[in-house]
Amino acid sequence: MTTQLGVDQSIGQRLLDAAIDHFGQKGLEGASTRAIAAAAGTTMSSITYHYGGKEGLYLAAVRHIASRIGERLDPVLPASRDLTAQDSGPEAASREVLSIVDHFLEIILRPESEAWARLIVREQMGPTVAFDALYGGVMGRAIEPLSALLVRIGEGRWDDTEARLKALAIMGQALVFRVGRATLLRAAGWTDVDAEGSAAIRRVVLTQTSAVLTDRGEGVPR
Amino acid sequence: MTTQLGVDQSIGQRLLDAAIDHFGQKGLEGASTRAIAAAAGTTMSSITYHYGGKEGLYLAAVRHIASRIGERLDPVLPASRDLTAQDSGPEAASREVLSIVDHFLEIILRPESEAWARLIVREQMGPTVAFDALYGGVMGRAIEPLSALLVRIGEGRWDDTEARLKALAIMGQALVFRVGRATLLRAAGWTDVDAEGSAAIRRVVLTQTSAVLTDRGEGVPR
DNA sequence: GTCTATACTACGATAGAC
DNA sequence: GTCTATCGTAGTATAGAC
Repeated sequence: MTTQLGVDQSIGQRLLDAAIDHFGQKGLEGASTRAIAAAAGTTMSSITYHYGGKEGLYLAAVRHIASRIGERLDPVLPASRDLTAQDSGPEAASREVLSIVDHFLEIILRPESEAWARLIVREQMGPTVAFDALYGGVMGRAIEPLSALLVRIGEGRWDDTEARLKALAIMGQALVFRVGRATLLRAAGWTDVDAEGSAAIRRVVLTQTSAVLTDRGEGVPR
Repeated sequence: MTTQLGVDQSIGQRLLDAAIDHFGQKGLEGASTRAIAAAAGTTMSSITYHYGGKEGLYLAAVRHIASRIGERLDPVLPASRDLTAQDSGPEAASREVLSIVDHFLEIILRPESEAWARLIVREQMGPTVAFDALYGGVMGRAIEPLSALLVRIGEGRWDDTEARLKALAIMGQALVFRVGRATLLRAAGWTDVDAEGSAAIRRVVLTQTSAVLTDRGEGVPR
């Protein structure tokens, strides 16, 4: 961080924005510091000054993303006290799960999420020092409360690990529409995901999530 | 391809294996031709000779992966004739969907899939010339029959696009356990996915898929 | 604080020896 | 066919001017 916390685009801030863009599109190795600096209207050496180098800038970019998503996600996540103290029934818990998934979808489907989605997925498959910030700020923040809600919904049918796996699978239903965007477009015959497309995706994911929550498990194979 | 199709590791073959490994771990830009050549026990210039350059080697690696997965997937996919001609009921179609998902999971969860999973996901988020080979060989090959089966299962409730979105969401439930591996390990508190873990994942995904298929949509929110 | 100039390393491509 | 040698480019880092 610079000592100057100017509201209007400081050089450090412009570098960060450009970094998210470039790292997201070309990855850590693919992006060039000169190109990032040029996009921010400055030169490469200011990256060294502000962030200590390419890796430092990358870490800062991931942390920035994590906190931004965290901000968006927080208002809809039940605080931890609600999960332990309050003992509302599985129906209320189900509604809460659907609300979380819905907001998660809303965040995921907006066009701006494309840049940072790439960063997150890359981090998933080859975790660097930045992964901790990402898990704590995004993935874990959603999975923990979801798992707790699922345990309540399951009413003893699912243990803690099983609930976490279920939470991940539910998130996967939503995430595939961002991570597998190229396949989505090809499979649906779309050129982009417009408002109508988003609504259709939202309908499908919420319907399937609802089905998963109300299922009593009679249809299990073998 | 070399003129010599030696069963035992030709240089072209060794280059291909090394390429899948390196490109998978560091991406197209991140991997270096010298390192790949060294791993294959040869020098950089043989890449030019055999594949015309770095891009050619990358394309060959992706195509190789696509055909290998296609081989594994093909036996369990219903041939297209079965989907149009035969008119078995939704129950048979449901069993077929579960079988496809199960085999898909089996492929996805095996440790060897880690290397090429990275390649595929990178291609998803920044499609290059190799994407066509990948969609035709892997993603499309699974989604098309799945969608057709879902249309039959839905019995008029879902149109073609909706069925494709549902197919993608179902695949997403499985894919998240490969793509989000780092989050999975962290959330479940595992150090790796052992046989027991795989079984638990398989149980969860198949149960949820089954729930989605049998759902009649009464629980839809709003 | 920010930029210019420069040092050094590694990349991919290619020409030519064997 | 495979390797060595070399070229041009682009990467990060750093010292120093302003």
